[in-house]
Amino acid sequence: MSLKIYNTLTRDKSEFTPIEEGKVRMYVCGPTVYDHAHVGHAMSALVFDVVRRYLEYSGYSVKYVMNFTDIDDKIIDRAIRLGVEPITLAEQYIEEFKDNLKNLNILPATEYPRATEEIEAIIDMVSKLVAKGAAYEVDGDVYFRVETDKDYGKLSGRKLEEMNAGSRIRVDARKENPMDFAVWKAAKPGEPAWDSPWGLGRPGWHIECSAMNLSHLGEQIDIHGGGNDLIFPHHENEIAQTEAVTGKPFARYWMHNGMLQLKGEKMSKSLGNLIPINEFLEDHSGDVMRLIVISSHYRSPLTFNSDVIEANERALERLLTAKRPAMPSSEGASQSVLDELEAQIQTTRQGFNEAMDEDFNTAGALGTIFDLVRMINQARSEGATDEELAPAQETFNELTGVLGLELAEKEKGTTEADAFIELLLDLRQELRAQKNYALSDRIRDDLVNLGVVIEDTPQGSTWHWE
RNA sequence: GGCGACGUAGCCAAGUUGGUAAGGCAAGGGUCUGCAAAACCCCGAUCACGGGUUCGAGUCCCGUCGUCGCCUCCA
Repeated sequence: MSLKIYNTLTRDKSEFTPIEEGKVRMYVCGPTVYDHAHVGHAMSALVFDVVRRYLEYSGYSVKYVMNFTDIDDKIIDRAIRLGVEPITLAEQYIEEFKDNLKNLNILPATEYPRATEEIEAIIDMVSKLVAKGAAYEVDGDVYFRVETDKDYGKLSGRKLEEMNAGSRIRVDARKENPMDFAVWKAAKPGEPAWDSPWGLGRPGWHIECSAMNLSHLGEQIDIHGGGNDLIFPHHENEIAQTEAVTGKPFARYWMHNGMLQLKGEKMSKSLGNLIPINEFLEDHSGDVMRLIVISSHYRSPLTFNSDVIEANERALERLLTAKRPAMPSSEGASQSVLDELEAQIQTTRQGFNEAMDEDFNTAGALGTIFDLVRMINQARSEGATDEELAPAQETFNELTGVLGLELAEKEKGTTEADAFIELLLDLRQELRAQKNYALSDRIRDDLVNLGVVIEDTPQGSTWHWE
């Protein structure tokens, strides 16, 4: 078995082999922090969190870098409007985003570099580009000279000539070629600026990622990820810059997630259809968001609407049932049931790995986990004991863990309320025996309102937190 | 206009190198229950449309229609 990854650069799925055996260097483009992050950002972060988790599960040691663009036009504009320092504004959204990641159970990156903390590396890189003739300075701006890159357009599948024709770009007469892009921008009065060989200025957007990759991961990396809206021009330009400086192929695998779709359209600022992560998490758990994401393939557009949210809310409940203990006074399931359970464990493990190895087919992997859930529940209803359920439940916990699902049920035995709940259950049992259903139902209903769900079985009643 | 992706049951969605369609949600029937809830069992598609290649195609090729993304900041 071996992992295969779809590579945007080669447009095919191929076996994953890292540069250095057992190690993976991975870089994912983080957000530009000028506003609250929305669920589209969450999707991307979740997709690559699962990639990272599966790589680690497969035995790789992963160095995972996610950047923050904390200086750009939009941040400056907004800061001016709010009357605060751009850096302060950026800082605030960075903290909020990290908080979002935590609430989504996304593993922290190994490093979170920021553009403003990499100025030296950026200037160094721009200098090298200029020295090599791959970039040129005009009035304090520095532009990348796309015509020096014979391969320019290889990631997005465009050709320079085609881009020039029909171009909707405002042509800046100072540029040698309309497609030349800024790697360094001269500062306008009042803007944050750093001293450089070309005067006061700040980095262009694309160069930061190139520089951070270079300084944090090296000249060549294994996986570069991001949303597919970044393919052009951002990633195309990253490749051009980095390869112009190093003379070596940059990233081995370019991975791009599809866009989250809201009412058939991409969620984006310009459409004004944003749902901030904060807002989503007010009403739903992080697991629900994650389940929505892993229910379909990461490269496909993600259908996101209230029906989907509701369906996944229910699917999550179903997953949780697998963790429930045996029925009261279970005496053990038949050998044939136990054999089937054992067989399902193996089938699920194999199916899970095969699906994930096939370019992170999380939906397929999830399907086989649901098969295990059904078998666990079946065994339980056939009288399996906790000991008999344990191996299957451990497998369940392990695999859902690889997908990053928390499935945190409020544990019994952890609150002081437990004893009182048991007491009420005993009381209710007596009332039922006396056929005093009015009162016994009232206990049940009132407990439900407190978040305690009662389940009656032929062998007695059990309860769990909602 | 250029580049790319997609169109599978009511909804979401998987489908490796082509051999007769995972899973989830919803709906319906049943078991259990005093009732309920949960769980368990049963139940649904020939894969946008039209051609072609093949012994055989959702899965490859061509065309049509439709949806979406990128080409400008964007996960």
